[in-house]
Amino acid sequence: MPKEKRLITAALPYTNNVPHLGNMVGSHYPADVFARYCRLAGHDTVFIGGTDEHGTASEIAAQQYGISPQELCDHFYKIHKDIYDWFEISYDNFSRSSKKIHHETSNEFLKKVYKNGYISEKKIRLPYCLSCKRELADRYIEGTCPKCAYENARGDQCEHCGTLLDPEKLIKARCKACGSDKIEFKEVQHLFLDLEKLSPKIEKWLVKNKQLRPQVKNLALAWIRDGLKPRCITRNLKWGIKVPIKGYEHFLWYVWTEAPIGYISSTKEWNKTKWKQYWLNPKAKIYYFVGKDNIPFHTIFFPGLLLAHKNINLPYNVVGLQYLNYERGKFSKSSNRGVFCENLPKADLSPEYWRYYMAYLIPETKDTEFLWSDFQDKINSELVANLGNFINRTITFTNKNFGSQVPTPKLGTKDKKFLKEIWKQTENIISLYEKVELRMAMDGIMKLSTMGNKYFQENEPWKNPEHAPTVTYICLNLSKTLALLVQPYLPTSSKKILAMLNNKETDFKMLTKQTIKAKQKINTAELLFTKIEDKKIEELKEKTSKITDYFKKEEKQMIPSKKQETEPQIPFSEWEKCKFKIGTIQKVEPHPNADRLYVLQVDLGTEKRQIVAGIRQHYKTEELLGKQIVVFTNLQPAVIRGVESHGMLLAADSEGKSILLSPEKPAKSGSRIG
RNA sequence: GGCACAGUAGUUUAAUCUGGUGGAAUACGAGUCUCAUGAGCUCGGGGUUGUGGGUUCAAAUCCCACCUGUGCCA
Repeated sequence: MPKEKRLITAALPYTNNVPHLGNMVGSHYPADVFARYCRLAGHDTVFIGGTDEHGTASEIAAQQYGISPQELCDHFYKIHKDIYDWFEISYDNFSRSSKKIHHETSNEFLKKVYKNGYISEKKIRLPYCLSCKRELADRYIEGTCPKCAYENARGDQCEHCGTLLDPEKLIKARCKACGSDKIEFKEVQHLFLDLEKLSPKIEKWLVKNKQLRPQVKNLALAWIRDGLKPRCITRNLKWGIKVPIKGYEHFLWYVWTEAPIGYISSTKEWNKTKWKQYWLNPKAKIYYFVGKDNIPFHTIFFPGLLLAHKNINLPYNVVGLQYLNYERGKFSKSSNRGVFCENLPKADLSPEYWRYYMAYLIPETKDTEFLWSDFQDKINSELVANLGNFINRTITFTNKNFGSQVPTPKLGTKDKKFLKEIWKQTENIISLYEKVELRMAMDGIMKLSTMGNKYFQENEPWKNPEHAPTVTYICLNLSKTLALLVQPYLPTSSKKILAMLNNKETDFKMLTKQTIKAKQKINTAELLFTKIEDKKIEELKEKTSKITDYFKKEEKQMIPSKKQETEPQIPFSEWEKCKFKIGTIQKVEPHPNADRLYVLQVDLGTEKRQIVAGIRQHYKTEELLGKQIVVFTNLQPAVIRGVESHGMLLAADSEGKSILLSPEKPAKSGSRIG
């Protein structure tokens, strides 16, 4: 295979969160496996990453906790970097978008795009918080939903009734950051990337690109088909990169405009001159490993920018990965559901085990499932019992029967045939690596290990002293082949195997050569992996499901009094006014205009009430009929999507599900609660 | 609300583009070996491919509708 220049990138994580296993398996880890493979296969490889730090989310979080955005990002950068190092993600450079080099690169890049005529001006109306003195993104303005009267509707969408909103239509709009209702809508002139003009070029590239998986390509083409519109690329914020274009100096680049340019800046930071060999040489191949939420940005928006710039390589492949679920649900920081990487080093289990299991969890075709029981099974009955066992039995056998000296083989027909089978399987694995089918490649490696176990078993070297030297010799060489092949996944174990074999190879060229030579000394066998007991699983679960709430800690330390302001307390006299009663559900009907709502008829003893409730996703009609519930009876009546609601039923919001409050024993309808 | 993706043995998954006997791993059952970490090897049972229609000699695969889950909507 000819040597190629390959640049590999993993999605740039945003620095307002601690990564969990889903983030690892959805970009950094597969990118790392592929990068390690490319290096071993002799390609001229660079693996690039970094943090994406600018934008409203960082700015507002920092403001709330009374620190500067820079301090906030410094804090999270370190956490991210430490985690990737612990997992042995072999980044050649892991940069930050807040660095000078990125600011310079981005401006240089975007100025060229401007010069090329792909950036236009347009006036838009935007909400502006007079108290924070900044424009508010749709997500950072809240108010009462004009459709369902939900009080905490976001500017872009009401979470309660699902309606898409225009921030100007919100009733009693307020700034999410400071809570102020001093909001003004202003007409402001902004810069727009002319995606409409770029659309045919993007489409041409998409259609021509043969590497993209169908899922990725379909999604991107659907966007093109729906028609691309100019996209606003400037923001009136403080934390980010200043726009160097005349008349717009008071603006920053929208974070999504400059963030992907971070791939280029990080490469530049890695090497001031060599970066050009990857970004400007059209023969170089650039791979992007990104989660499904990032696919449109890497297949539409970023390629659009690159096309507008004209001189820089387009993606060779965008490896779009789906999501990892946790025990049949989503990862959830607030409900302690998930494997959060922050505490993994403390949990005292080598990253090799995690890397092994992750190899099966890479969500290449669909969302995959993290299950603790599955984790334990895969480690114990595959990694330990198959691969670990083959290496161990081979080396132990050599230690005991040949005094740790590689015996001299006499290859018979069957042995030669077996060597051919190994070669065939090896080729197979390499072609899977090339296609970035990383789960299948791992599967192929395990099959090769099974072939080794089978060969050892069938030839019974412990019974046949004549054939034993040949079998041992072949198995030792197969151990080396396996060590090299598995190295992208299990770098540390691979090196351990090679050390036991007294071999220092680092190149796939030697994969199938019998480089473990007769009469050479090898070292004593050492266990590579041990089984994971139930107790250990419990311990891991406990340690990795929790996460330090940095924000909370900082909040307490820096601004102890603010909490009370954000959660206002009400006097007893107000509480006293609220009336709650036991009600019995007599009739359940779906809401005519809303998928998530029911219209309930509830018996309150002395009267019957119609109540609209947003629990259709969580309860079936038959589950509700006859059920006793708690009703807040003197809430102001409201018309919710055209249906009147007199009161509210009480439900707990638990892990994203609504759970109705119900009396512990049957109670008379209308019973007062207090 | 629109668009896109997904739903397959107990479990985790492959095959879907290009229709042609639905593979694997694990778990389970039986047998066998003893070099190896109660590991290995052999054999076996286990599937109305989310639901309902359509096209076809033939559908997991193509088309339509619905249900469920997920992502995106600048």
